[in-house]
Amino acid sequence: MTGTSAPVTETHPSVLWFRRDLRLRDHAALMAAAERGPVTALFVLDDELLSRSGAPRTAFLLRTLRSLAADLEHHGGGLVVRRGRPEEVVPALAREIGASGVHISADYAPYGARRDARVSEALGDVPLVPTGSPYAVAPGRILKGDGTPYKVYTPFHRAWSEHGWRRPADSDPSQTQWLVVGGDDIPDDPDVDAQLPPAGEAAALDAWELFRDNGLRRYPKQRNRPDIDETSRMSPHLKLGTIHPRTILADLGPAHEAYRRQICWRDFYAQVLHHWPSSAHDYLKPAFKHMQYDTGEVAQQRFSAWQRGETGYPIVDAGMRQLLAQGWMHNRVRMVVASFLVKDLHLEWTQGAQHFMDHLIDGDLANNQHGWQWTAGTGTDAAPYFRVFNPVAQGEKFDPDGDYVRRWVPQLRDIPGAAAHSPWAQPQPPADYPPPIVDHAAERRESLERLKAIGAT
DNA sequence: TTTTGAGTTGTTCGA
DNA sequence: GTCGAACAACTCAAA
Repeated sequence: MTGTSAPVTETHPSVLWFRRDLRLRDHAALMAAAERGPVTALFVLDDELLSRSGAPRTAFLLRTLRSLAADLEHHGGGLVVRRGRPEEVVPALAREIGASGVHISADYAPYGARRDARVSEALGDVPLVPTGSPYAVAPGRILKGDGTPYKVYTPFHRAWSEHGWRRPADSDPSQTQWLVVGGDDIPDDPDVDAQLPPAGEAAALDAWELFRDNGLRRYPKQRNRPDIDETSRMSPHLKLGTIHPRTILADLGPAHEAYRRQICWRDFYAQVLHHWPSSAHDYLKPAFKHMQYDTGEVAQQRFSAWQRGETGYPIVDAGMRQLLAQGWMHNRVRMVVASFLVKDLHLEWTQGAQHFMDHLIDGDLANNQHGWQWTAGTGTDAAPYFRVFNPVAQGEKFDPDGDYVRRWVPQLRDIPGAAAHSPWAQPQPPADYPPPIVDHAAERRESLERLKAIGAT
C-alpha cells in the first residue's frame, strides 16, 4: 500500500437521468455515476416532448421504458419515472436524495440542448455531468482544418474514419448500487394500429446479432430492395439508445464499409443540426423558400391521399401504408415517397417531414429533417435539382417482382410481376385502386420549371 | 488569396 | 436493348 490514491470512504448518491440512452450496457454516463456511489435511475415524461411524438413513437418509447424498468429491477434497482417539466422534476429528485450530481449522456439536438441548459441552471450547485453521447463521435468533435464544421458528407466521412471512436464502455449494472425512490407509473400505450417491433435493450441486441450474422454480408447488394427487406432495422433502437453505435461499429470489419457509412451519416446529420439548429425547420438553402409551392384545397387533398397511400402510384402507396402499419418504412421507399411529395405534388418538405415524425418509431429530428432536405434539394450536400425520382422506374428497379407493392397494396394482388407498378396499363385495372392523382411526367417538367425560376433570382 | 476538383441514392433522350 | 451525354450552377474542401 503506497497511499498514492486517496481512499474512498465517503460515497454520494447521484441521479442518472435517462433520455435517448435507454440501455444499461455500453453506457458511459452510467459508469460515471456508478463510480461515485449509489445511483437513482430517472426518466422524465416531458409533456412538451410527448406532445410532438405520434402515437406509434410514443408507444414504442413506453414499451422501451417498461423494458428498461424490468432490466433495472433484475439488477436490484428500478426506474423512477416522473412526469413534468425537467427543470422542475430533475432538481426536485436531486434534492430528495441529496445527489452530488446528475449524470446524463449529452443531447445535441436543439430542444434537448436548450432543456439541458435550463436544467443545469435550475440545479444550482449540483452539477449536470454529461458523459458520452448517442453518437460514435460527438457533434463538434470533427472540424475542418480551419476550425469550422463540415457541410459535405464525403470529406466528413474521411475525417470521421481517421478520427476513430472509443471502444464500447464497460458499464456493469449488476455492480451498480441502485437507489430507488417513489415515482409515477409508466402510462398505458396510446391506441396504435401499427405492428411495432420488440422494444428494449435485449431486443436491440437480438436484432443486431441477427442482422450481423445474416443480413450484413448481403447488405451492400440488397440494402435497396424493399421486397427483400434485409436492412438492419436498427434505427428505432439507435433513436432511443437501446444500443449504442459503438457497440455496432465494434462488430464491423473492413468488408462492412457500406453499413459503416450509414452509421457515419447519422453522426454527420447530427453535427449538421447541432451547428445549424434552424435547419430543423428552415430551408438550409434560403432560395427555396421563395419557390412556388401548391396550396389550397386540391393540394390538401393530394397531401391527404399521399398520407393514406392512395396516390395511384403503387410504390408510393405501399411505402405510405407500410409507414402506417409498422411505424417504419424502407429507406429506399422513403426517398421515393419524399420525392413524390416534393417534386410531383409541389408541397413543402416540412409537411412530409412532419407526417414522418408523427408515424416513424425511429423519428429522429436530425436524420428525418435532413433526409427530407436532401430529397428536396435544399439541404447540406443535397441532391441536384434535376434528380427527380420516377415512381414507376424506382419500383421496377428495386422491387423487380412487385412483391413489395403487392404486400402492402392488396388491391394489386392479381397483377403479376413488375406490371404491378403500373396498374393503369392493365387491360382491366383493379376497380378498387385509384388512378394516379397526378401525371408524373408532367409534374416532373413543372417541378424543373419552378426550380429554374428560383435559380434566376 | 486563389485555384482546382469534387459532390449518396436519377432520368431522359438520342445514337 | 444498351450506352453515354445532358441536365446548371454553386458551394465546399483543401492545396
